[in-house]
Amino acid sequence: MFSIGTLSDRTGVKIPTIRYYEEMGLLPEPERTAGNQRRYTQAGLDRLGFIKHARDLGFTIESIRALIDLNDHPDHSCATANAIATSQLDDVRAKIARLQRLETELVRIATHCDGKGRASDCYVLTSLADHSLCETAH
Amino acid sequence: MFSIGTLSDRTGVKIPTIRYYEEMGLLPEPERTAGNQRRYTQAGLDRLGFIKHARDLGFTIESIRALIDLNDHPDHSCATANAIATSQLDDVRAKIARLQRLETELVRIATHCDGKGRASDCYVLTSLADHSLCETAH
DNA sequence: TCTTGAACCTCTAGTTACTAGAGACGTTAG
DNA sequence: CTAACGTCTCTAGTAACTAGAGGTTCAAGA
Repeated sequence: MFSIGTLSDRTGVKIPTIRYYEEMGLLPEPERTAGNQRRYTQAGLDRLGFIKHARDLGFTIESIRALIDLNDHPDHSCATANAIATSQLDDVRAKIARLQRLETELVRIATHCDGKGRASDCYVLTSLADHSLCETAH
Repeated sequence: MFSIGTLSDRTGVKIPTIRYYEEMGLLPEPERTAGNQRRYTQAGLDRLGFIKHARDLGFTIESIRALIDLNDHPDHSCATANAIATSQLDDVRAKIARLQRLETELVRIATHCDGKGRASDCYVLTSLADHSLCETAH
C-alpha cells in the first residue's frame, strides 16, 4: 500500500492534484488507515499514471473520464477512444496553426523595434493600435 | 458618443468583457448618462481596439496594462514594450514546440487504432497506460 | 406624450485545472 | 516517548472571461 506522498513522488503529480482527481471522480476513493489517511494499491498508482500521461498530452478531464470508463469495460468498442484521440489531435493541430500565425506577427512587431527609441515612435505600440498593419488573420 | 453595445459591435468584444476590462483598469471609466449608462468617446473605442488586438496575439492582461501605460507616456523609452513583445514571442514559440511534440505522439497513438476493435486491445488505451511507448518527451 | 421593446445596469456565481495556506491530526524513526 | 514530518479538511485564489437574475433606461413609433 502506498501513501499519497509516495504516489506523488512516483508519478510527479502533486498531492493536492491527486485529491482533486479523486474529487472529480477520476480516481476511485482509496482505503483509509485508522487515522483517515489514504492508502493506495498498485491499481491506484497505475491509474494515476494513465491520467498523468493523458493530461500531459492535453486531454481534458472530461475526455479522460470517458477513456477511463472504456478502460474499465474491456468488451466495449474502442470507437470512442479513437474519436477522442482524433479530436484531441485536431485540436492540437488547430492550436499550432494559430500560434504560427501569431508568431509571424510577433516577429514582425518585435524586429521593427530595437527597444532604444521612445514610446511615441514605438512600432510595438503602433502596430497594436492598428490592426491593418498585420499580415495574417488572427 | 458610443454606447457599450456600439463598442461591442465595432470591436467584436462582448459587452460583459468590456465591463470586465474596465474593472481590471484597462479601460478608463467612461462618462455616464443621467440614467447611469456608459457613453464612450473615440479614444475609448481606440483603446478597446488596442486591447482586443493585443489579446488576440495572446498578451496577458498584465502585459497589456504595461503596454497601455507606455502608450500613455510617449516620452518613456520603448525598451519595456520591446521586452514584453519579445517575451510573448518566446512564449508562443515554446508553446508551438511543445504542441508539435504532442502532435507526434497523438498521430502515433491515433493511427494505430482504427476504432473497430475492442477496448481491451485498443492502442489508444494501451499507449496512455504506458508512457515508455512514447517517442518524445512531453 | 405615451408606450413598448430592446438595450443597459449591478451583482453573484460558474468555468478549467489546479495551487496555496491555515490549523489540526497521524505516523514513524530514534 | 517525542520530534519532525506527512497528511487531513476546508476555504479561497488563479486567468479571463461567461451566464443569468432581476431591475432600469433609452429611443422610436403611434
